[in-house]
Amino acid sequence: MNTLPAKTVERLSEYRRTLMGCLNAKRNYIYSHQLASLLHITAVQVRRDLMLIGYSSVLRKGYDVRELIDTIGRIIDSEETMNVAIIGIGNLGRAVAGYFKGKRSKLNLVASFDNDPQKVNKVISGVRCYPYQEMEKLMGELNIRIAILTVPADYARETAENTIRFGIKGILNFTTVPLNVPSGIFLEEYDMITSMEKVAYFVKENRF
Amino acid sequence: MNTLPAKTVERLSEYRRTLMGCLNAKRNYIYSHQLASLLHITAVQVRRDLMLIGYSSVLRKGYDVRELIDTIGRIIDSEETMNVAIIGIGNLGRAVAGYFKGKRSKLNLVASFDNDPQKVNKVISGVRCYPYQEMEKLMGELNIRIAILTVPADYARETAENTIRFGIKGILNFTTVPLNVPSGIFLEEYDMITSMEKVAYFVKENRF
DNA sequence: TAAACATTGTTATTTTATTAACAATAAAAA
DNA sequence: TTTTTATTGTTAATAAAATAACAATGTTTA
Ligand SMILES: NC(=O)c1ccc[n+]([C@@H]2O[C@H](COP(=O)([O-])OP(=O)(O)OC[C@H]3O[C@@H](n4cnc5c(N)ncnc54)[C@H](O)[C@@H]3O)[C@@H](O)[C@H]2O)c1
Ligand SMILES: NC(=O)c1ccc[n+]([C@@H]2O[C@H](COP(=O)([O-])OP(=O)(O)OC[C@H]3O[C@@H](n4cnc5c(N)ncnc54)[C@H](O)[C@@H]3O)[C@@H](O)[C@H]2O)c1
Repeated sequence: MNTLPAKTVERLSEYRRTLMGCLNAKRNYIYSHQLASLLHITAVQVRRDLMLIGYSSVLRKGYDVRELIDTIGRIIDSEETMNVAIIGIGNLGRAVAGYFKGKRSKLNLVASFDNDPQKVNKVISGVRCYPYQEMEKLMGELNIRIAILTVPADYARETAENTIRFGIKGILNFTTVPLNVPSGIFLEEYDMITSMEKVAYFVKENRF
Repeated sequence: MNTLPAKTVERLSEYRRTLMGCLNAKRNYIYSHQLASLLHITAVQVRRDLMLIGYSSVLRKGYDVRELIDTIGRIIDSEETMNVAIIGIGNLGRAVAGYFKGKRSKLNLVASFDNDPQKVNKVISGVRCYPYQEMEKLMGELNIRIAILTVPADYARETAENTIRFGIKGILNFTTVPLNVPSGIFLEEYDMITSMEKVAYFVKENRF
């Protein structure tokens, strides 16, 4: 299949998250407009996204929740589990680790790396923290493909470059520093302040 | 002026962040292509955004960094400071507070609210934590307009509804739960897992 | 059974966002 | 001084995303 639009991928992730909630609540079928309204989007959007991944409902009964979860998984998850590491297990790193650990079967948070002697070789937020110096060795051994970057801003560039040198293929960058990555490496950046300023702007304008 | 496109607002925030970095590095002028390359976007994008806010450069010398920072501020910041509170000062709340506190002059983190007796009436990550029960009173007294929601998922709906009842106009929701807000309230949601799954998908596809 | 209905998958249309094109302009070079 | 050059602001073109429209199809109900 062709690569899906980034927005569709994001929504598929959200659909799955929501659908898992439905399963928990013992709901086994769901109509497009119901799923849509849980996520505050339109039913057309849902149907169009599902069309793109070729999923068909049981007519007039809605989508089979469990089946749809599986289908989305087959599309957006990798075949074998993809291993993830957190670089810099400080305040944000710990929050992220705690939230993330064990949430997805195909996305496995296997390590954190830090240079604080107080932290290394301890289990923090459910994840073993390794010395930063061992990153090269362990990235290979543990087959880590994705890095979550939560080091202080001053070290962002340097640590990112290292993760790439050691074989990482994707980076989720939470530091303030915009990174430069070579082609072939997928980079996603998120800065909370941008979100806050966006909220503040639209609150001020009160027109949206 | 007309409301700016959301994407432009996001980029203006990023421009400003980057420009402040330039100022720190004693750089006083910057060309559109230089700013663009710091953020990995195109120069046209930069120029178009600045056109929308009506900012003009000193020709052939580039944009005056300080002046541009001020102009962006006049557009995206509110006149008087806008007060912000964090609801639920746990792992994520603390990380956010520490990062955010004092970063923007017009966006002021003035309180956190929590129902853990161990936390209330202490200063945590630079912010005073108040008992959740006093939210109603204090939201008015402190004139809080924006809430950052970092409570456990199970309490997301309830606490969000309360903040709205008590006068909040914008919510930045970090919980897994998609919220339903009445019109007139601006809602921004962010879930790390969606970002992670997006990274994983494009790493898997290796085509982007 | 036949008519009305609810829901879907998909194509067509509209809207939004990005990129390209280019004339205008002043600085630098000839 | 004149020409070349670099850079801008803006309009025009393209691309991406969202929405609308609608035929198809079984379900319900009259
Ligand atoms: N994007 C966001 O929304 C957001 C929110 C909060 C914080 N942040 C950013 O995330 C980063 C981390 O914030 P924090 O509050 O967790 O900071 P922190 O100081 O609590 O944590 C940083 C961690 O990195 C470790 N570290 C320092 N240098 C290192 C190195 N060279 N190699 C490996 N580990 C190293 C430290 O020992 C510490 O454990 C900062 O850049 C901050 O600006 C971003
Ligand atoms: N969006 C993301 O990227 C992301 C990342 C990590 C965590 N999270 C989410 O953020 C939330 C907080 O995560 P965390 O790791 O900080 O959890 P946490 O348990 O460390 O913190 C939650 C805090 O909320 C307080 N609280 C509980 N009930 C409350 C109530 N009714 N009113 C006020 N305060 C209350 C608790 O006392 C605690 O201090 C969770 O919903 C988690 O899923 C989101």
